[in-house]
Amino acid sequence: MEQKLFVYNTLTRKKEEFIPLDAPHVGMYVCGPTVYSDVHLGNCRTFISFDLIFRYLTHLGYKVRYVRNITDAGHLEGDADEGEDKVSKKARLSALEPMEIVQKYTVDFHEVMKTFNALPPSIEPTATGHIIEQIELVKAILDKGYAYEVDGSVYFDVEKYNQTQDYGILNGRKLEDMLNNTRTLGGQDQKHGKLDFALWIKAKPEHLMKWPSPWGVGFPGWHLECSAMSNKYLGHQFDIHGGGMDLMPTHHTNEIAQNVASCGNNPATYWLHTNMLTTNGQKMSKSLGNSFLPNELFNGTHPLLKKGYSPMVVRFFFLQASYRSTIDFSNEAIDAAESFYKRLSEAAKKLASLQQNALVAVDDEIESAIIAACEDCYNGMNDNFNSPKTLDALNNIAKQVNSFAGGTRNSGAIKAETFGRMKKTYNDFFFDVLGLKTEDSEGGDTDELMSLIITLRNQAKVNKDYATSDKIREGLKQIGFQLNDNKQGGTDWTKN
RNA sequence: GGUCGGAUGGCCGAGUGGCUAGGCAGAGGUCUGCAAAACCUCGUACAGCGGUUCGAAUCCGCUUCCGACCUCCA
Repeated sequence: MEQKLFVYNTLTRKKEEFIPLDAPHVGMYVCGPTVYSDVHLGNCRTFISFDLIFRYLTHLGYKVRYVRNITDAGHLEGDADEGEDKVSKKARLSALEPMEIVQKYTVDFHEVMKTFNALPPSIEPTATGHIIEQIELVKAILDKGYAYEVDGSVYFDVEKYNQTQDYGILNGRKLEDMLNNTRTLGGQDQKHGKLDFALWIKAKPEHLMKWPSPWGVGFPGWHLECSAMSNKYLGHQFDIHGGGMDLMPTHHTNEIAQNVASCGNNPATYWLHTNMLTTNGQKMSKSLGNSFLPNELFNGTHPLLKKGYSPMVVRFFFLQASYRSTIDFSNEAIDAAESFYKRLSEAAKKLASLQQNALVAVDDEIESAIIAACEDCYNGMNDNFNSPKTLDALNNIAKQVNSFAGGTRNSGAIKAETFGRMKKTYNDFFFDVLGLKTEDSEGGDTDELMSLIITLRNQAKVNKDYATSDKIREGLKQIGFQLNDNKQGGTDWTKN
């Protein structure tokens, strides 16, 4: 690859050059959602961040196998390993089959991701579809002596594991600190150690989702599925493992322990963690009741919102911060993102129809500004997927595009090659890498209707009947259509 | 309480031991019948207190405030 990409690796707490194990192939595993209720905006942010990463790696020419699981079983509600499966709890409450819940929220999740223009992963395996693989993994861990069975449940022996391995390799904590600071939870009686976690859990008779196993009827522990499915689809070693930052200390820590215990190595070279979306400085989460559903945001129906925002504006809002920073949600912040998004989006449209003027002597200043901006698009993303930097570079290109389109600068004063490069870079980054779309055509008859109205208004203008022309413009503005007269005597319109 | 991470101009948000990102909002100008958009110009910020340094917002220490994790969470 000609571009040198650097990524922040949680494992080493440093930015490192990205070197795949088997270029041009890249294996990337991302922990997906638990499909027991609607995905909220914070969940979406994580998947949009990894969509950006997937898109950029692909743009660089890597052949990425992107695996993102669907957790449809085994994910506990409430206290450690004692509670009820999240999916079956919801199913009982709604008097539905567990797979009905799973189906409903999986379909919903896919729809939401599509609205955000997030590409589907290469493989999207489910936990329930990989019970056999999970049982095999438990067997392997038992065989190696890092787990023990108690009355139909199997637990991972963390303290034994830590004798020869570093259990806190990812979260940077020492075992004794973790032991001393873990809160005392109920249901610990079966476990040998406070930090031990369940690999397989014996199902109570009323439990809905359960499978036979060598240890009796039960269901898998939550951390198990990711180890089993990443092994299956990406092998024992692959390049990137990602997820939300809140998964790092426990879920990913246990995942590494399972992999090391069963096959001897940490599964991924680079561990990437996305930061949280916050509201009023607090993590957006279902339990705190401060979460937004995507539709509430699009429609503006959430009480904290003044108005609705389109999915592309929301995506853009996320892109304005780097994936490792928290983003605090506020009306002001997203309004600013909306204006900036429109600016870059309008520039993309102008660029599509922009033709270069007849060549004249090259203006070195414009020429080098454009080349630098094109390089900066890459420099931003190469620096740990720093999308704000790339947006800055894109804005510098947009400035040139607007000057060319508005006639304040002569597009003939750059080399034809540079003009082409500018166009390609802008399109590559705006559409393919950042995954943005322009919100243009309304579809249907709107284009024709607008064209007719604009013709009538321009007749009024020619007749100097400004009362009429302004009335038309004002009226359209009221219903969300902004008319802009351009220098060539024509009129453009945008929908707000 | 323990561990970790933050604090940047009115708002959002990059970055970094010396060369003052960018966007939004605001001010002025060009253009326009008037607007809008666009273009040009302006605003000189890095929590506080010490220290290291020729030089720190950037490194070190302390203080204050905020958050995350330690329990299911993207």
